[in-house]
Amino acid sequence: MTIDSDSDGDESPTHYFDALSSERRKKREILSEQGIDPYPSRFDRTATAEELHARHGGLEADVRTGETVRMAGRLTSIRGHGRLSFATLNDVTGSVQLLMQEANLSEQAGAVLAAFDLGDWVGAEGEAITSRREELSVDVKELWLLSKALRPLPDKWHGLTETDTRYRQREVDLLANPESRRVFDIRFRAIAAMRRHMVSEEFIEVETPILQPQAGGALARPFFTHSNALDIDLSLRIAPELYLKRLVVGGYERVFEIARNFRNEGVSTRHSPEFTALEAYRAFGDVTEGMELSEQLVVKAAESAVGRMTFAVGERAIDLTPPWPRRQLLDLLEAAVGHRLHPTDPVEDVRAVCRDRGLDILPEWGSGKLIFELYDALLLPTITDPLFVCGFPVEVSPLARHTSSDPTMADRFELCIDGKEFANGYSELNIPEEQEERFDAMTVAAAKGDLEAHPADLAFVRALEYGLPPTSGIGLGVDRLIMLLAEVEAIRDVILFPMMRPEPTD
RNA sequence: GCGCCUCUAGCUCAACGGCAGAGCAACGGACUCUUAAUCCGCAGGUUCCGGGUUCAAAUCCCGGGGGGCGCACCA
Repeated sequence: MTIDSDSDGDESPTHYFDALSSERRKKREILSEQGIDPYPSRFDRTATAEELHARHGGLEADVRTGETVRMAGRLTSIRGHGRLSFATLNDVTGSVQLLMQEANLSEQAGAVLAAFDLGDWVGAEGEAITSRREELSVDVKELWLLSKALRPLPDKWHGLTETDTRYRQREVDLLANPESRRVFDIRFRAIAAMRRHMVSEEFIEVETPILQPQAGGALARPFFTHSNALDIDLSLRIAPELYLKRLVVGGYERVFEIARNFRNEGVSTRHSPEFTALEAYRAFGDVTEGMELSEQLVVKAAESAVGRMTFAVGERAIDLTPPWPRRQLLDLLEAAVGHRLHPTDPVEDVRAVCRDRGLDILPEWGSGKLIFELYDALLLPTITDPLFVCGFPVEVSPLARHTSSDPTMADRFELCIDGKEFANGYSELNIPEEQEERFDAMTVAAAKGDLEAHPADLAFVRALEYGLPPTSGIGLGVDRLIMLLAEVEAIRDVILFPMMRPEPTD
């Protein structure tokens, strides 16, 4: 019987059959014939690479520690010298060298060594020693195959570079490219740090629906799906905002969610249809607390994930050292266009400014929306270091409290870093009638064809009627923060499995 | 959605109208201190897919697909 005849993979679209894979199957078969299970059920290790280096780092050459260790990991390099072989074993904490002298190996270890391929998961037992080149190594006596890699690893020097494959087969990217591991380690540390900070500030982490009868909390086009049980169409959430505020109504004074949001919009290096936001709501605070919390979160994430405050993305240098300046949007815009604009200005006047700047505008937009567009086009791209832009038109802020002295402006900020919006926050609108009026205005816009108009959410208005305390709310773009901390330019580099077209089936 | 670029061995890349190649990985062999090990040997291809031009196409042209970048929308 040939080794490959028991494989059903020949015609599978994801299986390529070639000599490489065949050789690996053959080696697996040879071990089985020798009574060695190529897929043992478990392995008990006594040390990770990190622990071993912590215990025995910095020794001179040719030292024997007397400590026997059992280690496990993936084999990423083999350097054979006849009856002596070196190998590199990688585990989640790092790597350690295996030193395998034929004379020291058990019979089983010899058989396992003979059947090794790069990429195999192996277990090794032996004394921790240093080699003649001072490298901490395990002088192996016993070896186990823990799982066979039937497919060869990508080029050991160049790694996997094709971006398409890196995203589609992230597992291969992660095992082959240390840089990819570095980026995601930053992600996990940064998120953990932000979660710790939220908990230390006595926020409660909650989970709110992703499947919603009506997606709200942001101005965006949703994805749609269908419930067979209820026979209703549902939207995937575009923001958790409305549900989180309902929890504040319910008495949870500080809540947050690290929420996956879904927006059926363009894909670019800065936009993913599926992205992660941290949203937080704190009772009794206003927009000021939101700015403070945003600043603390970003700083904690940077400290904990990378331990510094300066970053270089492409040609741009960014300094996160707090405190960050706060500027009024209308002041910044006045400096940029030469005269003061306001949402109460005649719409023709603001349109003229937009046209002078070459902006594409829609006829149904009011002065407030046009002012926001000017900010987006003229101000945002020029901002590199963190800046809080404060005070946005109510027209583009349907869920924010209006400024006490000006009903057309909202107590809202955007945190801008590196030409992008990183966070958005405001004093929450908690007056039910006003919220209902804002929704009505949005309904009119939707009727005119605005696909991103915020739909009226009467369950939310009803919640407000039970009383939402004064509340400070923020939303922070987690993926963009990770891009900055990891100094990468593509959002898909910080998302483990970014949305992709299905693999071609040929 | 529009424009530009790209797709060749498992991986990284050459060849750019004239025999499809190298390095790594694999396979066979030598080697007890390597770490991109070294050395000798051997093997590996639907050049993304389909059509066209040509004596001859990986190469030029047309169409399709995947990916990247830029623009536009959004966070």
